[in-house]
Amino acid sequence: MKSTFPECQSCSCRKDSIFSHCALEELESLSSNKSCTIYKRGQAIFQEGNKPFGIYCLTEGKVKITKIGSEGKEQIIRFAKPGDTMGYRALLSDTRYSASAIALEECKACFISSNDFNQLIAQNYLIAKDMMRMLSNALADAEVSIAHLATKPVRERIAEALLLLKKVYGETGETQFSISLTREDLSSLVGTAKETAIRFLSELKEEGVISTHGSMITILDPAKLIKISQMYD
Amino acid sequence: MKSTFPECQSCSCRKDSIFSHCALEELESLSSNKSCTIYKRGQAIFQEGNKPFGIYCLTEGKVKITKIGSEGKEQIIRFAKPGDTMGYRALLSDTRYSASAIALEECKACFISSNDFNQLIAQNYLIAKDMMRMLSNALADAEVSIAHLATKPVRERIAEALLLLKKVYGETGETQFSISLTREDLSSLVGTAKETAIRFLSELKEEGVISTHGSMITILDPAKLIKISQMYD
DNA sequence: TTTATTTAATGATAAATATCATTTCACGCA
DNA sequence: TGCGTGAAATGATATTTATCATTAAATAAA
Repeated sequence: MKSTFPECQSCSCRKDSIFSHCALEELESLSSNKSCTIYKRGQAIFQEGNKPFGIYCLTEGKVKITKIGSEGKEQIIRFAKPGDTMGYRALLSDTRYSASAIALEECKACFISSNDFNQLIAQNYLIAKDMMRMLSNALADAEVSIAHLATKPVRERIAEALLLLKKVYGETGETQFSISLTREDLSSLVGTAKETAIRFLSELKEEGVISTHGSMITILDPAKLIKISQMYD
Repeated sequence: MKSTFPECQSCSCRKDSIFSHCALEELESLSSNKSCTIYKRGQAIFQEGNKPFGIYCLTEGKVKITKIGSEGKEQIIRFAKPGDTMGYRALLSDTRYSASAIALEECKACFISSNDFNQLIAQNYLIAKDMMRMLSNALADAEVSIAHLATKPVRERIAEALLLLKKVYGETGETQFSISLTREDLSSLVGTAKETAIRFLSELKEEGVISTHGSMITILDPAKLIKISQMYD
C-alpha cells in the first residue's frame, strides 16, 4: 500500500517534469516499479560521494542541493520543488553524486531505478531531449551563479537569492512571498558569512523591502529587490 | 578547397569528441556540410545574447568561454581545447548563448548547423547519450566552481586555476607545464582583481612553485600546487 | 636596435567581508 | 505562563580583498 503516494499516471507534479512526454504504458510501468519514501527535515535523500542507483522525483516538500566546500562549509547549489527530478546528473555521467539533497521540511520523493530510467531515455527520444534541455538549463543557471558569485557584492547576491526563492517556491502572480529559511541556509546559498547575511537582511528590512519574523522572510517589494540585485549591471 | 581544415573522417581531434560514435556515412555528411573558419586572437566565435545557429568544433587553438558579470566584468567559465564542442548548450535548451567564446590565440573551428546537429543526435542514440554525459560533466564542473568561488580564499583558487589550465592544455604525464595567459584572464578565471592575482603569483614564485616570464607562467611543482589548492579542505 | 606601448609588478590605502563576543528574540515544552 | 534552548540580531574588531597610483619589465612597432 502506497496510499500517501500518487500513481505516476495521475501525479499532479508530472505536468512540468521530464515525465510529461511519457506514454501511458510507460507511466504504468514506472509507477509499479517505483519506491517512495518520506524524509524528515534535515534528512538526506542522497549524499555527495555516494554511488547513484536511480533518480528521485520530488512529490512534496522543499529540498536543498548542496556541496561541501572549503573547511567543510556547505554551499547550496540549487533548490528542488515538487515535480523536480534529482540525481540524474550523476547517473548520466556515470559518476558519484557531486552534491547532496537535503530535505528542508518533511518531503516525499519517488525513486526510479537506473535501469528503468536508462531504458526510458533510450526508448523515448522526447524524454532524452527533455533531459538534455534540463541539463542545459541547469548548466546555464550554474554559469550565472559563477559569474555572480565572482563579480557581485553580497548585498546584490542576497537580493538575488531572495528572488530565486520566490521564483522557485512562489506562486506565479503573487507579489508578496514568504518562506521559512534559516540564516545559515541563506548565507550558504549566497556564499557569505551568516552574520553578513543577517546584516544585509536587516538593511533590507529598514528599507521596507522585506519583513521577517523568526526564520520567516517575507518579500514585500519584489520590484525593488530586482533593482537592488542589478544595482551595478 | 578547405585545405587547412581536416575532413571529419580523419580529424585527429575526433577521438575524444562527441563525434567518436559517428558512423562513417555520418562523418562524410558532416564533413561535406560543415563550414570552417580561422579566428584571430581576441576574436569572438560566438557571443553571449546571440541566437545559436549551430555548434562549433574547435580543431586548433585555445578558447575561453566567458560571461559578463556585474559592472561589465568578464568572468571566465571554462576553456576549450581542440576536439571540444562549443555552443551546444544554447541549442539544446533552445535559448540564446549564455556565454561568449573568445579565441586566446589563432584558432580554427568547424561549424555544424543546428539542423545537421539535431538530426545527428536524434538518429544516433550513442551521440545523444554522449551529449548528456558532456552536459552532466560540464554541470558537475560548474558546481565545483560555485562551491569553490563561494568558500575558498583567493590563494587556493589561484592554485586551482593553474592546475585547471594544466589539466586542460597540458600533456598527460608532463610535470612542468607552461602557458601564456594575461593576468587579466587569470584574474577573470579566479574571480578576483588583477593586482590580487599578480600578488599571489609573486608569492608562488618566491615559494618556487611556479616561474614566470612576461605573460608566460610555468608550473614547476604541481604537487605543491595541489596541496595549496586544498589547504583548508 | 631603439622607441613606443602594453602588460606585469609593487606599494599605499580604502573598502568589503569575516570572525568573535554578546544580547535579544522566537519557539517548544514542562 | 514561565523556562530553557537554539536561532536571530547587533556590536566590536580583524582579515581579506579591491582600488588607485606608480614603477618596472616585456612585447610590438619603427
